Amino acid sequence: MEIVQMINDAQISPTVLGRIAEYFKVLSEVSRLQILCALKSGEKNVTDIIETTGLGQANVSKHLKVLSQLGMVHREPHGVTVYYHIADPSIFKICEIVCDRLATNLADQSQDIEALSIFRQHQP
Amino acid sequence: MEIVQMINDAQISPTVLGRIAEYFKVLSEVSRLQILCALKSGEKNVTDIIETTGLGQANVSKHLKVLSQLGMVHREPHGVTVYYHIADPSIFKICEIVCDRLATNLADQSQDIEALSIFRQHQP
DNA sequence: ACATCATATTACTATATGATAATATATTCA
DNA sequence: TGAATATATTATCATATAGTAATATGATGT
Repeated sequence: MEIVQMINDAQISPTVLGRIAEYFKVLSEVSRLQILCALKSGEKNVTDIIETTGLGQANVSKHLKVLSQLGMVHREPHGVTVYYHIADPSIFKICEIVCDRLATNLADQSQDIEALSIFRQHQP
Repeated sequence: MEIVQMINDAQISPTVLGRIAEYFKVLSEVSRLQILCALKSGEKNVTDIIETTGLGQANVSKHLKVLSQLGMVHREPHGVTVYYHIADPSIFKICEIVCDRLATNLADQSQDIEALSIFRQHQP
């Protein structure tokens, strides 16, 4: 291995990499991405999220807890119903970059690429 | 649910969301992030990656296969040794965004934030 | 051809977690 | 207070996968 590389290969602490990995892990489940997409157009309560995504109630509740704990969505109870909204819009910037990349890779499957453009409609 | 929201809630096909989730899943393991970091300074062979990361040989080999199949790294055999390099530099742009976000969230733990800045050194 | 070295694959175990049903909690209203 | 509704939690099962040891493949040099 070249010396220049060894100097550049300053180790990042496993703690920090763990945080980054944790962040990506939250985004690595279809159900959670569905929930985030459902919230993209604005605040929704749990029932609306269940309806929009078609996921089970307990499942949605559990995923919302994960998203909430990681600071991706914000929880706001109003009486008996609980409203959630996106707390971290940078999520969509990240998805946009990924989609650009995937669009390049998947240049064959044209209808899928069309669908990817949804992430390019930015939050207000 | 408001009508405006329902119109905006155009469903993305599970196939597409699956692709995005798959991409994030690959980035959601500390070991794979370690490998990507090791390759950030330039091309390396498997032995170098093992040495830099401290991971086991079989483990590195398996992770490299995953990274390779998703198009994140590029495989280049030279005789008996195999060199890998980052094929998708947008990975680091994504990590940069995540780190910015984490730095904001983790404003307390100052030494960890310092370490996060490594992702801000762009590829040439 | 054989020994050696680099990488890949296989088999296996342990762990994590997604989905779901059942139950609990908490608010609202009659 | 009690019924109805919204959300959260718990227990359970099934599946996926990270790590590792052992083995296989494949190239190089003698």
